[in-house]
Amino acid sequence: MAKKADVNAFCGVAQALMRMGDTWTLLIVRDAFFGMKRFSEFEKSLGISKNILAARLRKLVDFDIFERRRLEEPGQRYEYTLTKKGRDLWVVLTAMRLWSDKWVFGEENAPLVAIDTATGKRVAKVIAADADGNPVDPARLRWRLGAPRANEE
Amino acid sequence: MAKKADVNAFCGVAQALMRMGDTWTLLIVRDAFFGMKRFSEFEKSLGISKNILAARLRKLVDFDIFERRRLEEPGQRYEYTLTKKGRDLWVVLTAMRLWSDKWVFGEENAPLVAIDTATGKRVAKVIAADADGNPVDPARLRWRLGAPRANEE
DNA sequence: ATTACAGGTTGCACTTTGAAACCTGTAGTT
DNA sequence: AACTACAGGTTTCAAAGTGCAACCTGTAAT
Repeated sequence: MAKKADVNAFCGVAQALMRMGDTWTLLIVRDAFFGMKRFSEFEKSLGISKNILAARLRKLVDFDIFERRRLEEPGQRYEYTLTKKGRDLWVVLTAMRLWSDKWVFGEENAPLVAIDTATGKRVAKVIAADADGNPVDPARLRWRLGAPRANEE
Repeated sequence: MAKKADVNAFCGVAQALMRMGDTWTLLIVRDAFFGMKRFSEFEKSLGISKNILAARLRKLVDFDIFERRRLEEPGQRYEYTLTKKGRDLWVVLTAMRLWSDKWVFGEENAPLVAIDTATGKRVAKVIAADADGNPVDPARLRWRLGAPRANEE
């Protein structure tokens, strides 16, 4: 029987889930994208227990997804902000949100819409692309183990 | 304090996480994308307990992400295959995988590469796009509550 | 009748989660 | 100086979830 650690060691999906595969972590990240920074903001928004929130934030900081910064305020106050690594989770959240829009709410009933301020169009889908930005059809893929090669760039 | 159910009710991310926000569910879906169909295949691949696997598969079938079909074989054998709804999770998994390639393994050390058989190029990124397929820059978004409107399509 | 196998269920120890109470540092108020 | 308020936690403990091992079931081959 394969050990869990082995399975995870070389799978990016598993690695991502080790960092955010629970009920709360990605919701905290989501709230950070909406501008929340403070322990009490996350606590209030999510209705999460303080001990759980503290543990999750600690892990997110350990994983360098959040940054913890002391504030120049009375008492010991901190703010938690997304790092570049954390902000790069935006597309994961968006993919999940659009999946739910389609399959849970139905497109007509999406509760939240992101709109491109430049064009006025909504974010409607998330697509896989090659390095040049050309869309790739998931139906015509093959898989290869190991690192990317130059001629595939 | 906001109740958890309230928070979840109108957030696509939360809805997605309710369906797959645990250690195992998305790994089962991942294995299905690699062609696994049988209880014993998932069990062996993941090193997951039978009771947990059975519970997760039941939930996935309830959510219409997997389909359970009896096979014409000795004993009671079944296969679990992804529905359209389940196959639509491909982009979520890909977004997670590429995030890990970049931030956990490093681009040079990605353990698995997906290659477009038509062009020979690898899947290098996942991008948000409007309905016409034009990429949207996450830095220039605004948010609106409620359903999409026609002029945003 | 016995064995083999897929696909489970059940029982029980162990771990994680969650609600509530409590603690700590700083500042403003009495 | 004592008291209060507030953010950001930690501690405690009961309840829920996880995971291993043992057992069960239907079918077919030996």
